[in-house]
Amino acid sequence: MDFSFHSQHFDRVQISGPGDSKPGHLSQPEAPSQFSVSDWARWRSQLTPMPPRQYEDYSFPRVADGEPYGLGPLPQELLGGPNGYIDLYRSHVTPTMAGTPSEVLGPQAGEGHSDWSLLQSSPAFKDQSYNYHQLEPLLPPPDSPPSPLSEVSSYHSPHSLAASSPGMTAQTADRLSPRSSTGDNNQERHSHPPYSVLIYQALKEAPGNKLQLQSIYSWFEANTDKGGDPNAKGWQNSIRHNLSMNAGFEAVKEEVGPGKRAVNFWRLTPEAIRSGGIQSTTRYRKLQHQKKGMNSGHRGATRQQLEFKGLHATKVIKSRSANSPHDERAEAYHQRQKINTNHSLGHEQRYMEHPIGPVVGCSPMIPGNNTVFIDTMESGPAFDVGYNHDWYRAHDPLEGPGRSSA
DNA sequence: TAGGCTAAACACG
DNA sequence: CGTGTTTAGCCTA
Repeated sequence: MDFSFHSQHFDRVQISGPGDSKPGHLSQPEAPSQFSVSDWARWRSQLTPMPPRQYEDYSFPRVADGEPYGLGPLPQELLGGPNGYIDLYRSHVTPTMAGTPSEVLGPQAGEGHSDWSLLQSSPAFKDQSYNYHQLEPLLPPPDSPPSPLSEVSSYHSPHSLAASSPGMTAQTADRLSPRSSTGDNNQERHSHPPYSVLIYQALKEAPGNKLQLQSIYSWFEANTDKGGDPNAKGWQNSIRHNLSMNAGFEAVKEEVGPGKRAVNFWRLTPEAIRSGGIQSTTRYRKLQHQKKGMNSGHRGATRQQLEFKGLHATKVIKSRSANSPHDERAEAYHQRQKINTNHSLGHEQRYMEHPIGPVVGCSPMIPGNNTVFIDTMESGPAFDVGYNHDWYRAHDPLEGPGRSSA
């Protein structure tokens, strides 16, 4: 399996690699103390292209000057030692990051978002029991958290934070609230960060930068105005949608115990971590456009396609987990980041799926074909973390043919 | 037009 | 049923 091949321990190399920037670099341009919608937009637009390579010797390019949510690179401490995520477990990094400088995880210091520290102590990390059963002590209350929900009430909602935190403006608070299906005045509507960012934040705060879906839900319930109405499931659907479609997130399968069955986690891709941000989730549309042109152009096909939509998806997963370690999702992600690189490509049949075609300027994301459940347990962390690394270094994303086929 | 959100169909375990 | 994938429609900036 190329797995092994790809598993050059990404974490080792990159995450904790020597060249990595140190936490101390967080001195980037300060973000505006207040985030305005436009800032957000700017931030977003700046997320893009940044060749991974540069990240290495470049002190982290801040996602944007106005990086509001502290989406900056994670501190080395959090990433762990050579073993990356694994070490993380051992280092008992709790979600609350006991003692973790908020500047690191949260918004950069000085940005006035000190409130994030509060957010970080989300009770949503029930996975902990899973992943970190080995570490313990400092671990957050293992599933114990009496349902995050219960605490939510007393939890600091973005708004309450705003109220109690000088640094956080109401607007900022709103941003943390993905528009509640209900009350969405204009303000709220456009000021909250997109789901992808919230998810990013949730994962970023989580030990190992990974969480189970349920925990992500919990995080949202605790840190956003979601979950208010138990009946509303739309936001969960949205979360899943974002997880699946955004290249900054990847699914990993982890065996929590000898005989136990693997648990799926969603975590930030190394790239997302390094780049300190996530890309737009909607990028996949671009592909669609392209697809339209290059493909059989029938976009409207619904039912028929659906049929194979599912099949395809599953298939991909399987094949992926089987032979295509690293997803194209990541691939696409990289594309975004390094849009102009030469695609050396050369290997891979696995990538033969993306249409990507012209990565024209934008990020032709490959819709789908992303998720690979990496088995962190078996192949070892190095594995999953690693292949991505090699992968994107080895070849450039662009190449992929894309799943246009269909 | 791009990005974001939501709904929904579908597959799989 | 929960989860993950994908498509599509609508909305906002």
